Amino acid sequence: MGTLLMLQIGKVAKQSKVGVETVRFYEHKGLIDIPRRNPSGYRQYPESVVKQIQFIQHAKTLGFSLREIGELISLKSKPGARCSSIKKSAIAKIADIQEKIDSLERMKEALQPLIAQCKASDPISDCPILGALDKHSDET
Amino acid sequence: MGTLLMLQIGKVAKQSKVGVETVRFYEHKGLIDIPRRNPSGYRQYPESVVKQIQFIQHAKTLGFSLREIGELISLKSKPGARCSSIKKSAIAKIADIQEKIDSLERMKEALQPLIAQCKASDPISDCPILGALDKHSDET
DNA sequence: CTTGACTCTGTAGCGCACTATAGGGTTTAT
DNA sequence: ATAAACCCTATAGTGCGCTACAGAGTCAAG
Repeated sequence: MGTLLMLQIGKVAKQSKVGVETVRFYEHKGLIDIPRRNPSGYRQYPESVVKQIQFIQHAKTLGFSLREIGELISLKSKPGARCSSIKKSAIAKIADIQEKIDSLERMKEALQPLIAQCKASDPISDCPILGALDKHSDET
Repeated sequence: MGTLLMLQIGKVAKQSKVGVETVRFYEHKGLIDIPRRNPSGYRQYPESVVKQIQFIQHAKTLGFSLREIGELISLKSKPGARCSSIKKSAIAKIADIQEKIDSLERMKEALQPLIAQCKASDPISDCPILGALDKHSDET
């Protein structure tokens, strides 16, 4: 255990594939452990911080915000915690994602028939897309 | 034609269901006509501005950003323009929307099996959701 | 003549997730 | 000794679409 290998922020950034500012930013946001400093004030990271940053990146690809990732992390390290709290977040996140999908689908469905109606060579005054935008589009 | 009825910004805001600051904000962004001013500097709007604001709101519900709405408006008033330019924007917007939907679907698909695997009463150290976040999730 | 409701300008703040800049200090190689 | 490559802090800027001031002027009613 206890490797003494300490990384400077540049190496951490490179290994985690993020910028150095991002590492400092995550520290500021409380998403990674606060590192020790060497005598001249340089951050000295254990290798484990790379995994912490990758955790953040993975969670982001699943749609979690940094705020939510912070919550996941604190749940993670709460002693004796059960999965239920994490599961709850995940279920809420799915609902969240679904809501966004639904909203985007509605936009798509509204736009598609207008495109179908629109003949490219028509003068713009007859454009069904602009027409729909000008009128109340209370009907689907 | 030419009604002399002029509206102050408060009336315009109320009729358009937006805040007065939003009206000024849209003016600043070049999305509505710049109104005349009365001798004391108050904005005097023709009724048509309400339709302009509603155009903006409708375009927003279809997913267009204010920047894009600005483009639609300038296309709209370009003399002799054809529908093709508008149609092009609309098609690009659909592609845009579809991309967002796909990305959200991928998130959902990644999250769902993890939730299914997760037993709420398990200790958090065995949580498949956190496990997936810790590992490289290069597989689907 | 004062009160209240309206209007004006200009600037700053919000939340998000960084990104960049200014103005320094440190370490390593030559 | 000096230059390159790294590190530090603190602050400001990005884009989005507003929203909220501060501090002032205007207008109609009572």
